[in-house]
Amino acid sequence: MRVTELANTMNTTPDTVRYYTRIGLISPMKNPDNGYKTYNKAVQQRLKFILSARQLGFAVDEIKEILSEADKGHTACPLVREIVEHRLAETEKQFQAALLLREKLRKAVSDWQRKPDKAPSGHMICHLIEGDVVDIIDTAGERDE
Amino acid sequence: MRVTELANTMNTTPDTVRYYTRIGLISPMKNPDNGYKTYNKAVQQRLKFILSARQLGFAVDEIKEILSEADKGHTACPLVREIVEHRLAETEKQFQAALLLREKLRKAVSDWQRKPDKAPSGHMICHLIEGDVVDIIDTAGERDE
DNA sequence: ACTTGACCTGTGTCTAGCACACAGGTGTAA
DNA sequence: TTACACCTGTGTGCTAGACACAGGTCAAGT
Repeated sequence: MRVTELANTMNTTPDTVRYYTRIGLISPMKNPDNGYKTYNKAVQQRLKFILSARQLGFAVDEIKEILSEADKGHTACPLVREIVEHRLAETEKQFQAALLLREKLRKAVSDWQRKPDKAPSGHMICHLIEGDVVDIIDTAGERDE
Repeated sequence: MRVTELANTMNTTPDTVRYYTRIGLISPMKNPDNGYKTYNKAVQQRLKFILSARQLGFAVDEIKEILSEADKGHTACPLVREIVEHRLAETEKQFQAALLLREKLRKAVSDWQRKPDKAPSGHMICHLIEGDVVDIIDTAGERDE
């Protein structure tokens, strides 16, 4: 099995497979005839794991750690549990950040609705932003630091 | 005013100021004595705009466009309105993605609560993920493509 | 055997938005 | 003058692949 075939089978891209190969997450053999990389069943299983973990938002480095642990014969489950908790916390942060930003943007849109456009005036580039973006930013829930 | 002082005044980091300088968003003069970059009031105003726009989630490239427009003497407001609408749509996507991922992770945590850890078994790296992550991923709302 | 042409390959480079490392310069006090 | 803290610009690193590209492969056609 070569990159493209593997990628199609696993519903990903050849570039992704090549990338994981490049950083050593999966290790195909080399066909001595043409130098092409050959992926076997075991590698396919490994790739499946990697893709599933990515779906859960795991970082590639985290996956690398998990695989390294498993390769030593240790159970990787505690590590996986730890990471998933951490991911959940991170995702919660992103979620809140997106929520806050959405508020800011909505407020900007509605505040600017009735304001005219102006040419840049030497000390102002766009009065929409410089006029009261501070208000928008400060009013929209704020959670800096 | 030199980088660090400007950065402190504007509540950002010297590295950020240097970065914006490097990519040409702001253009300080060069002190011929020591080669240090010198930032004046106009640059400071410009940086303020940039930072405000970044707060609203504008990409640096978008900001570059806006500034380029303003530098030509044109009003940048229509462009700003357009970008803010686009940003809002993007943020909405991220918001939904974070929401979905949060669901997946929560489901994983609760499903795994009563499952034991296992050693890797040759064809399985971590049964928590390979066991039924597909279920988790497929059940959690799904919105691919 | 040869050629065409479609497809496939590995490698190198690019992306965003800074953060960090580093060698050397500056400036103030002693 | 020396010491030393702090500051400077430049170069590189980071994620997770996407994209470009020169060249290789392989089946069909001649």
